[in-house]
Amino acid sequence: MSSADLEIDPLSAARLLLGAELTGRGVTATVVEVEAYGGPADGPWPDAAAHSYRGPGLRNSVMFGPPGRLYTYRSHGIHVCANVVCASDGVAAAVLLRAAVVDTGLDVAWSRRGAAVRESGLARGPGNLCSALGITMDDNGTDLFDPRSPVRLRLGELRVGDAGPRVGVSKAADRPWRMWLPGHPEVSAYRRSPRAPAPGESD
DNA sequence: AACGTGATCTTA
DNA sequence: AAGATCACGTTA
Repeated sequence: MSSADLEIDPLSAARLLLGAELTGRGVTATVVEVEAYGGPADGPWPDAAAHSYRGPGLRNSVMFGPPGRLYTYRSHGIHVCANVVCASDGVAAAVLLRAAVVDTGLDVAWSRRGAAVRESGLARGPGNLCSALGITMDDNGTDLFDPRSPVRLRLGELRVGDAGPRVGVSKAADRPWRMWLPGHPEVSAYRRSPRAPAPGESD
């Protein structure tokens, strides 16, 4: 398994990432919740909710690059969130990592997240996931399959999880591009964006 | 339902 | 230059 296995569409990549093992600075975790994101209107997967929708810019350029890289962005001024870039070089698509089960390095994860959080909450939510694994904006663009990289990914079997709408997006709010492995308390509850149009009125 | 928080983007 | 937006998380 290598970055070539991610040269696929974002929905397939999302399924491939369910159950994958993510390692970040002393913590390894199993990915249990992801969201697929596409690209501009004239690309293969038009997606108004994607950062890449309006073409490459300073923030999102990694999304347009080769697969197997990490795309990080800062959200709401506070949190760092992480995506795995998929599709061919030059085509924008990525999968947001929303939740994971911490397998090893629990003490490290707890020291980063604070002793008060429950074990199932260590990497619950995209911001918390990055916090638990020590992922920062400096990791933007890093090669997840380079053994020297501080953040690495090991792909497993293709898993088909449950699917539903993405959390918190105001565009394409009904599109069922969030996927998760059922039965894990790490998976976030669904929250529709208050700015999204009523269900059924969005593409 | 509200809000803290700041980078990024759109609009002018 | 100004204003809106936001792939969040916590508290209520």
